[in-house]
Amino acid sequence: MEKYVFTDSVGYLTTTISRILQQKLHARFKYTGLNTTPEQWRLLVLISNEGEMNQSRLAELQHKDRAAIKRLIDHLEVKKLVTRKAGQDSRAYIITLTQKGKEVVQVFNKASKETVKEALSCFTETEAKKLNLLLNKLLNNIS
Amino acid sequence: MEKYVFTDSVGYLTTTISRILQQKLHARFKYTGLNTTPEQWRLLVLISNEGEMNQSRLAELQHKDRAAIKRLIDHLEVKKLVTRKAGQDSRAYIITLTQKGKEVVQVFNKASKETVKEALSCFTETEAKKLNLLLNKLLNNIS
DNA sequence: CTATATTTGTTGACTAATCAACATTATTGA
DNA sequence: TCAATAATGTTGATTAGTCAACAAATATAG
Repeated sequence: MEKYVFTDSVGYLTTTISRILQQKLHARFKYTGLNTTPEQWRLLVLISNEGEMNQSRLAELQHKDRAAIKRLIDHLEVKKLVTRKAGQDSRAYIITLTQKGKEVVQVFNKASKETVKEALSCFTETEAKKLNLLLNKLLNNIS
Repeated sequence: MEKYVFTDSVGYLTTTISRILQQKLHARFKYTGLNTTPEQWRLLVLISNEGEMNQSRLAELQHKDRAAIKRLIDHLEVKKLVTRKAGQDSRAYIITLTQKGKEVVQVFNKASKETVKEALSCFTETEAKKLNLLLNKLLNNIS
């Protein structure tokens, strides 16, 4: 009988905001002509920032399962943005960015920053900082 | 060459937080024994709060496309949580909750509130309110 | 009134995430 | 040492979301 108030729920808010930002980002990515999705870009950034690692570790850092990462890497490999190298542990691949992969990351980083900037246009500098702080604290609490 | 700092990006933060909360919610929903997913629940809540409406309007309010809503409704209809009624406009269905649908909503609302409460356990009352305020402002700005 | 445009729901193809099961390889404990 | 356990990547099935194209019904403009 009682109403569930969406605007009181971080779950609803983050999910909806995330979806809308993904849509905006996707549109901007499409505009570049490079055929890469936001989720593929996120994976590329992670490797670019943290250095090469195996699929299992990527899954852990992205809070996804190994199957999801496997398929993303499949796509990135076809597009030659990433390669699977053999390492000491013969169960695992080491995933590394190609030159093309590095270039794509740079283009999309810029597009992403513009999207974020636009989204935050309603905030003062202080508010934006506060939001960031709170979101990071929340993420820390649940992960 | 320049690093893209994830923790500075509302896009990354909301997407990751959303994914983790979905996972927690999904686990809690599973525990109830009722076979319904978080996304299906969100649609049920929307109808429960706003009253019956057609699929196009549901899509609009959820920031999804009509195809996505169509398939969610298909699932909910099979589970008899929702029905498609005919209205004046013979292009559209009117989607209404069944009794079972209303009951399921209540159970899941409770589960969801617990998940949110747990997620916000690191915050003071003031911080939680502030976060809510900022997220609502952001959502307003982008939608 | 009627031709044109718009809305609504649908379908198929694609990307993405999850789950459960599996084979292969590494690690560990007795 | 070697049997049990764990980690790694893979696969198939399922739920979600997006896009483009479509048919049918409705609305609108001239």
